[in-house]
Amino acid sequence: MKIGYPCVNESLDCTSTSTFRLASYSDERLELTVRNNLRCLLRILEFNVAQGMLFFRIGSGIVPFGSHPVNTFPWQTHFAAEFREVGDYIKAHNMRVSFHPDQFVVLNSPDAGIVERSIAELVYQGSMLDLMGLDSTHKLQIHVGGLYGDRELAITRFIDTYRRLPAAVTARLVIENDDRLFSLQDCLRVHAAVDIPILFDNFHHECLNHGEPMAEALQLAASTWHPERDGTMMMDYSSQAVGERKGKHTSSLIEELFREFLTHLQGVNPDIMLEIKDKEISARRAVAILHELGLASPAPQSLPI
DNA sequence: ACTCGTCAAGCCGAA
DNA sequence: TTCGGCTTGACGAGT
Repeated sequence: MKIGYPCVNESLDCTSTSTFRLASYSDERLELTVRNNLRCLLRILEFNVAQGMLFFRIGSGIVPFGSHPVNTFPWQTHFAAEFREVGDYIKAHNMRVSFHPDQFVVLNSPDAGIVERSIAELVYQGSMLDLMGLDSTHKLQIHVGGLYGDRELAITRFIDTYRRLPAAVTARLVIENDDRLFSLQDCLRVHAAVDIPILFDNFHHECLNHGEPMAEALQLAASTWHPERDGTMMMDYSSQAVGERKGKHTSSLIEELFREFLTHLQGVNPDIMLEIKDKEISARRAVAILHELGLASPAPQSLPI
């Protein structure tokens, strides 16, 4: 099992998702920003390896306006060596990475323009994994999308659109159960139609479910991943922030709840993304717990600092 | 130098 | 009808 956290490292003095306003776009500025973002990404990965955190969600903003028509800079070829360097580092240290395209990627929208832009964004993010030389075990994670007042139609539209996606996207695309609209059961129906893996979110499942116990839900989600093609199951982990709005992530890892969650794995072997506000601080604590329980993968080269 | 409204993109649902 | 929230800040105009 690998532990990770999303997008932002709060310990380092750099960011891998630096961007700028569309109005101030220039090729020069794009070139500079991408260069700095990739350099920082490598630093974050090095930090993570030193702490035993081998899973990381790369922010969508590595290449600002990566799928926007304003950006005609040939960043794929211009930064081929830098992307390759990052990918080589990931492979050399047995790391796993993912992307989570933001809420504007809606494959089941009835608006053809939204679908078109969504696909372009998925192609952009998938192409970064290609440039890194990473295989289809590194994933692009999205939600099913909107309801539009008709769940059946919404699911059907997702399936129809999925079947039209380029192979470079479908090889890596996974769907995540969400906390309000599309449950694990809904995702399983999409999976049954097109064989897409389900990225399980324990907290969302607590917010929206059909009574499946956690252990059963984990088994169901795990069964949608083909080890050869997809690698081991990915999941997002969080818990409710005490005293806050329902669905709000906790600000730091609550160890008792995390340990309790681990008892439901029962043979399931997920890589776990901690969606917790304090990022690498909690991730480090989770790594220590896995080491203590003998669940960390691979065996630590050195104990966490 | 610092603040703070706003930033490419969508959707739901509470207020 | 507006607005907060969502995986996540930080750009940059105005002072």
